[in-house]
Amino acid sequence: MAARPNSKPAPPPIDSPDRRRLPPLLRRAWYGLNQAFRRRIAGTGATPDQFTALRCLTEADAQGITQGELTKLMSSDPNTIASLVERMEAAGWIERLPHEKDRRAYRIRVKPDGKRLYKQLRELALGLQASVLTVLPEGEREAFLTQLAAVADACREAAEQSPKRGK
Amino acid sequence: MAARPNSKPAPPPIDSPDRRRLPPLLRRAWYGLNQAFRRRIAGTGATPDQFTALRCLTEADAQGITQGELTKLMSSDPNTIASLVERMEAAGWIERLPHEKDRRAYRIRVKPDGKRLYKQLRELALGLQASVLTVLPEGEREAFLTQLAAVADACREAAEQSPKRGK
DNA sequence: ACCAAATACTACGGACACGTATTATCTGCA
DNA sequence: TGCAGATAATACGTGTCCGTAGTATTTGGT
Repeated sequence: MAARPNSKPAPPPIDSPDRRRLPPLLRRAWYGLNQAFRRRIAGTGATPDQFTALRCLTEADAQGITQGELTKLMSSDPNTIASLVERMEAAGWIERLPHEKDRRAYRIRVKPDGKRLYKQLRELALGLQASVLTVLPEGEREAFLTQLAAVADACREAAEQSPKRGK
Repeated sequence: MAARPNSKPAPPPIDSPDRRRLPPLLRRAWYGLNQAFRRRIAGTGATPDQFTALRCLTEADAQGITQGELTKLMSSDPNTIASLVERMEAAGWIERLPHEKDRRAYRIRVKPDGKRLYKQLRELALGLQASVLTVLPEGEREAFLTQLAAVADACREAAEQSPKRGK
């Protein structure tokens, strides 16, 4: 608020602290959403990522997908998925069956307990998403989500352009 | 539902519900951005969160802020900040001085090495942010960031409405 | 049929998110 | 003044992110 009232251009504050910057906003939004959801589902024993995995598995082919496919669906990493799946298998929510075509891979299936859990979590997730999105006027939501999708793709692309092993 | 074989780099199927849901989009955007930045700064020895901390510290009062204040600025958690600060202090980028009014707290200051590092990281961060934002038409960027800020606030608010200890 | 390259997963390790619990200190209020 | 409650950090544990490296298996080119 200390703007010089008369003089004209405070030099384009491309990154001045009071300007809206993408990375801090994304950080705030993602961690806030995640935390809100984690707290709401704490009673179920599941974590937000475990819900995400259940959602991906449920919406995918009922035959069961591989860990690699789940990795892509979750925008995640093979290592992360390996331990996530291990815990979920131990909890009895999913099972890993040998893949009939590729002996390196598994087919991950959601077990009945996992399906019940998913239904329960999904209600909470939908409620949270709805309550968050109401801060945008109805008419702006679609456009906002479309823009966010474009930004998300650009972020992923930027990540892939700087691979870990110098390309 | 086999993909139509004519299409090109088949944009993720428009009918896929994922294009419209907030949580997966935020996840994709945040992790993608973070990963891209982590890879670009890997040579400096710093991590994205360490850059965020340096930015917050640099833009704040030069007297040095406390860990609690940094926690709020980073939308983070006291535990996380404690270990983050510990590593950064060990790296020689910051120092913790006793607080003159509150003997429980520290004042965190950025040391010269940290300032040099920050300048270097900031260039990379600005470049990345700019390249990501160019996927939105110039005229839409401000509105998008404003909406994202509203969503971020709503997410934080939702988190605070479900505190860990049942309120 | 053969072998190099790619792929699916695992093992290990550093860093971060965050919940619970504990210690030291500060604050408000009777 | 005295003390309950709030607050700044810390200690510890689980879950996740992701980089490097290694094993088993599949694939593609010859």
